[in-house]
Amino acid sequence: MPPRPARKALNAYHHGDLRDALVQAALHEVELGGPEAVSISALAKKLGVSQPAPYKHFADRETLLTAVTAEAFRQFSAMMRAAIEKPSKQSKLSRFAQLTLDFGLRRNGIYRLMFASRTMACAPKGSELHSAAMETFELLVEALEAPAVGLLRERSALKIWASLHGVVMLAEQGLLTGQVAHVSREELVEDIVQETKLALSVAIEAAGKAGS
Amino acid sequence: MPPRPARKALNAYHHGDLRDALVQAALHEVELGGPEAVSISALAKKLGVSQPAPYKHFADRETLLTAVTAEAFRQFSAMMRAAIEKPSKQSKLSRFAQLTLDFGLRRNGIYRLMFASRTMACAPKGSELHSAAMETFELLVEALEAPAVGLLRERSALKIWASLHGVVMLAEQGLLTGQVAHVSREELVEDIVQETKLALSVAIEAAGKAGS
DNA sequence: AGCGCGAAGTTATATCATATTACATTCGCG
DNA sequence: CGCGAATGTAATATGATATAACTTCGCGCT
Repeated sequence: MPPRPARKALNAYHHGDLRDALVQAALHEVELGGPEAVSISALAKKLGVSQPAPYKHFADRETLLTAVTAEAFRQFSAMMRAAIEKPSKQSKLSRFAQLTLDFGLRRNGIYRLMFASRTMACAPKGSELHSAAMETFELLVEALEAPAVGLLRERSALKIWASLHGVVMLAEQGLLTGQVAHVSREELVEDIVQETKLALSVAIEAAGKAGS
Repeated sequence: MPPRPARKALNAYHHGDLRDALVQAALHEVELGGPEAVSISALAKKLGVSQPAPYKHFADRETLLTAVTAEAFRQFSAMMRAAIEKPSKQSKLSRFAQLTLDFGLRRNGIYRLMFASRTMACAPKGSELHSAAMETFELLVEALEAPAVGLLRERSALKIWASLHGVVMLAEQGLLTGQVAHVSREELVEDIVQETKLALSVAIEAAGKAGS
């Protein structure tokens, strides 16, 4: 999908690039209040167009959210890719995990749109959206820096992904608190990362022995 | 909160026990379509009362959902407690985890209401709802059957909880699939359980050595 | 026994969001 | 330059939440 030519505002009647403006404004709303916070009519009012104008660009609310989600994935992937490639003292995996945690908490509305929304849940398996999500998963697999190939590595990546996701979602729900003492989310994530790394190396060794 | 006396239907004018009927009907809707699927007016129609009647019992939609969530937690806790106490070949933890996974997928609407809804997110820390959630967490801690006390055990429980939650949520989003091959959710959960158990016993040993 | 208050309904209505239809304006291409 | 497609607008239908004002009925109190 090549980016549209971003026409300038032409006059009072035509907005100029309402479609893009809608996506950006919606993204902003999602950031503040999550996917539910997006209201077509509110966006129209904010952008100074009539209430039904957005429907010229998006068939319905859900279609708009789909576009917003795609944009969110672009931003997220770019950020993650940059973070992975930049050299650092930490392992790539640790950085990936911590950055995801940070993103998931700081920009929780966006995070939920990407990983816990009806929009994503309804995206069929070959869709642009689903592929975008799978690409970010591949980034995680890459960040694992594991010599193992195929199933073993993917399995570990899935475990980390699920755990990470769980930490973000539970934390946002205020449910990531025990009774005894405070456990920091960052520590928890780091713990999970290390545990999984260890388990993977053990599994690789075992597979090596069995294979030889 | 003692159970209401469950008055019988009295006549055509008064419903009899609209409050309870609303909670049950709403629970049913949540089961089918998640928290968003609950509509006050739809419930009223289904129960044969006027649209504003429910507002005599619940200030607003959110208050109704709160009551529904509380009921859901009661059912869930009872189920879990029974599952833990019943003797079995598997470890208590495994059973807890697998049963949670099963519940989370089969009755995903209810699961989301309990662990991933605005209703829960807004429940303040000392509220009935938050306490109910913490009680189920305590069941998990109990299921760990760990000799360790306090922080160490709780930490492990949190890790498992988060991971489990992540698996359920991702699976429901259709995002728990790698590219290489199919990894069953049950295996993934069992893996996480075993990993965390192992990590805990290692940590306990380390703590023991350091302490002596 | 019956009176009267409060709980639990009702109808009517305000507000707001999605979405569609029919109509108006303007861009840009031939 | 003129016509069609794209992009607006106004008007309206539908359906949800929520409130206000009124009605009905159970039940406790004298």
